[in-house]
Amino acid sequence: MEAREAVYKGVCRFYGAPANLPVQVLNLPPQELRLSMPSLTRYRISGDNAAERSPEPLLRSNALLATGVCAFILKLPAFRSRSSFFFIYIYNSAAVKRPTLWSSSPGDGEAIMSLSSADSWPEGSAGLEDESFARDSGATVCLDDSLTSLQWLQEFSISAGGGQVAPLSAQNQSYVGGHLRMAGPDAPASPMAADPASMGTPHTPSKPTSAAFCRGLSPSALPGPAAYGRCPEDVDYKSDPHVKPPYSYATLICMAMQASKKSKLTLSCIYKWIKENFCYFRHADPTWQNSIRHNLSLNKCFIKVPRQKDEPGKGGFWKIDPQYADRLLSGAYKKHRLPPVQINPVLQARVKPAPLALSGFFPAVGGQGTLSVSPESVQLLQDFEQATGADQNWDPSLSSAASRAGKRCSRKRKRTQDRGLKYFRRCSSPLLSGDEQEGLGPLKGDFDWNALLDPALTGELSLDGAGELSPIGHDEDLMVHGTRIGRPQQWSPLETSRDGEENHVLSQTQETSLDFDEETFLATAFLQNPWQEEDDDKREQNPQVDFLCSSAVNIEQLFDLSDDLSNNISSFF
DNA sequence: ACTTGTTTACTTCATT
DNA sequence: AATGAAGTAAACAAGT
Repeated sequence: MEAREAVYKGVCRFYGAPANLPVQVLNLPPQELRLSMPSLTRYRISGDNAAERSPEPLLRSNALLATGVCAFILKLPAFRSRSSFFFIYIYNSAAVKRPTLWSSSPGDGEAIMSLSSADSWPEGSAGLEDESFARDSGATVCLDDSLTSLQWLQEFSISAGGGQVAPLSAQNQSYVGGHLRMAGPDAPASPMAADPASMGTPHTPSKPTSAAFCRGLSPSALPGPAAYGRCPEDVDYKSDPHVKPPYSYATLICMAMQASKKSKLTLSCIYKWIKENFCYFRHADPTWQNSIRHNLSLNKCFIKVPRQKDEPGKGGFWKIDPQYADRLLSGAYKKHRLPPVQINPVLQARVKPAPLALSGFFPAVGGQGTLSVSPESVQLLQDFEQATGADQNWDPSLSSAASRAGKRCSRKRKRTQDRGLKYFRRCSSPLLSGDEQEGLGPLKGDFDWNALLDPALTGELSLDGAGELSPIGHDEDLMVHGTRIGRPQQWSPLETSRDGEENHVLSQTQETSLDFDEETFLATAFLQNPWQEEDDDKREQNPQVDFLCSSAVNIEQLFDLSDDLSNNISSFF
């Protein structure tokens, strides 16, 4: 089955639309996509989460979207009380990715989206100046604005010449000076292949010694986007075993969780992700794992999710507590210190300071071989770092001061007390079941971090405070290469036969509670290709998770997940 | 035996 | 100097 059909069916299923609606598909060849819309206010570039979305449209007129990326447009016809609407999917030859653009406003009835080849667009036209977009004609990609967009953007590798789109595994990415580098055709296919320590240059980093790498700037003096990641000497953390990444353990954990796309991660998966993405930890003394565990236990931002009794495997799962995401977003925490960077003393002299530790994670705009990340994304992770550290001593009995003062207290006794406190805290998480969270207020309406922290767990979806759903789509016409494509006869119909059971995900009234962005995200979440989390033996026990990591979209599996999403949403309401 | 999780103690460094 | 954040080390318990 063609991927586009799978996408369409998945979308139909999600929206409760009959799958036999005459779908209209327009295939777009590999090309640069440039969007030109009279009204841009209703268009957004979607991140994988609401928090990544700017209140202002990130898309500028004539913005250059990508180079050599295939795309197709699906038009979902009107059904029931819905207007028709469009989805635009960007994809490569192997897998369909989530939509990156959509139209969502009735006020944009006149909106016309035109997609045209790069040849017809002069260099430096409007949009290129926008930090959300950058053109890159080499083997690397500068795309998009959102942190989480990296999850799907990293799947693309654009060749320099012919606009070929080659699948790029997540392993072809690496943090370069903290930048996510999109590897070119010659890049090693595996992180181990890029690992000097595994290529005959054995090196075991010394026990980390503190060395300032990114110090000297006040956190409040955050540079603008253009200043991020301007490390003169890029450090590829994925392949460089010498330099300890300039991220706190909490940040590393967060990154692993965020990258995984899973609602929760096991400890071993966190280890795995860190080792795969930061060479330093592949060779470092394993005591860092102790620190990870220490951080998970101590840091209030992380919640332990016990394994089900019938669930095989060792240990529980970990997730980020949205309560703290909420707090951090409200600006309750202030960061006092930048995470230090550990560096092998031998190489210390070679590595020059970066402006900020965080700047490593948020690359420079338009830099060669880096991805562009918006200031909003920068702020998000900064906020996270603030929150993960600033509140460790929430409970006075757990504060370091109290700890120091109480050194002579009985260890056993303290442990018992603290466990009780921790248990109470975790039970009061809004993530937990109704019984467990009794007495807790609802999440705030504008709490978008849920989507970021837990994109697959729809039960944690935020709702628009206003409860307003932007009517999606409408019947605006699309213009491609100057040709109006909105009329049915210009679309190639897809056979869509399967819709045996009613599977309405949301009733109409329920739908109105969901922001369209959330809705679209949910409808397309299954299209993503998240980082592989489960161990091999675990996958054998749960084969349905495999498709998430494979490049091919299996329609049956897709529907299964769609069902899961539906159930989650239904239970949420 | 090993992994996972919790806790305490301590050190280092930055900020106030 | 005091304080706090972050990291390191280690003891210990529980589970697989």
